[in-house]
Amino acid sequence: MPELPEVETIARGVDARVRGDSIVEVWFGSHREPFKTPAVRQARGLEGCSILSVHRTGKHIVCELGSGPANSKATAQWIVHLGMTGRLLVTTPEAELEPHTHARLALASGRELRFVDPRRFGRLEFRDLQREAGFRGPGAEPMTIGAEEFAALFRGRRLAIKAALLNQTLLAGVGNIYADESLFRAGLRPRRMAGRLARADLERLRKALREVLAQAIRRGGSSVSDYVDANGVRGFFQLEHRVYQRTGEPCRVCRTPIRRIVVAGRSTHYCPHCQR
DNA sequence: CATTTCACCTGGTGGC
DNA sequence: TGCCACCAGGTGAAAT
Repeated sequence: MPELPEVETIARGVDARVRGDSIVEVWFGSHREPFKTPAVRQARGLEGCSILSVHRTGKHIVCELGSGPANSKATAQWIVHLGMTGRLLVTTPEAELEPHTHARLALASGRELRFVDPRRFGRLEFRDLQREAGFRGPGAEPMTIGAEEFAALFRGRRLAIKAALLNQTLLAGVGNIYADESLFRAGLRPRRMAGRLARADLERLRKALREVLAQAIRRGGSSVSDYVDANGVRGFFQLEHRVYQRTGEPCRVCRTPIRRIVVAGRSTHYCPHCQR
C-alpha cells in the first residue's frame, strides 16, 4: 500500500505517540517471514530499549532506540518496511487483535505498537549499532535531491522512465501511484527511455515529483483501498489523483480518456494527449 | 552489468 | 450463492 507520503504520514503519527516510551515486552506471532533479522534475536534486542524517535527513509520506517534510560544516543534501530499491505498501529493492549498481526510491542506507557500485514510482503529488521552500520536508504531522497544529481541518475539508462522511477536504488520512496502522477504532471509518457530525456524534461519531472509528494503528505497520503495511518485515519490524496486508477475516465485537463498500459510489470496510467 | 519477468502472499471484485 | 480469473500501494531472485 504505502509509498513515500503514506510512510511519512505513518512515521510522523507513530513518532508523536511513542517517542520517549520504552519497550517492555515483545511478542512475535510467527517465526517465519517477515523477519529479516531472526525473531528471537530481534525480540531480545528490542526488549528494554527506549524509543528515541521514529522517522522515514525512502519507504522504510526507522525507530531509533536507546539502551539506557532516556539517553540521547541511539544504540540500535528497528526498521519496518510495510510491503504492500503492512500497517503499523498504536493501540491499547485490549484492542481487538486483527488477523495477520505479526508483532506486538508492549510499551511502558501501557500502549502497544502493532505490525499487521496480510500479504506478508513487509519486513522487520533489527540493527545493533555497536556492531553494524545505521540504516541508509537504498537510493536518493526524491524530496530533496538536486537537479544535477537527479539528471545523473538516468544518464545512459535504456529502460522506461516509469521503470527507472520505481527502481529504489535510484530514488527511494517512489511507487506506482506517484510514478504515474509525477509523469502526468511533467507531461511525459511512461515509456519514454530514461536516458534519452532532455535536461528540461528531467527538471520538470524532478519538480513534479517533489510537489506531488509534498501535496500528498499534506493530505495524509492516498487511501486506495484500506490504507490508514498510525491512528487508523484514512488519507485524502486519492481524490486528487489525475491518472492513477482512472482508466477510461476523462483527463482532468483535456477530457481525453485516460489509458492503461503495463510497464515494468505494473499497471500504468497516462493521458495520451497531455503526455508526450 | 543492465534490464525484464516472475514468484512471493492474501483478499476483494466482477463476470458467469 | 459459488467458482474463477484477475487485480492490488513492493521487491528481490532468476532469467535474458
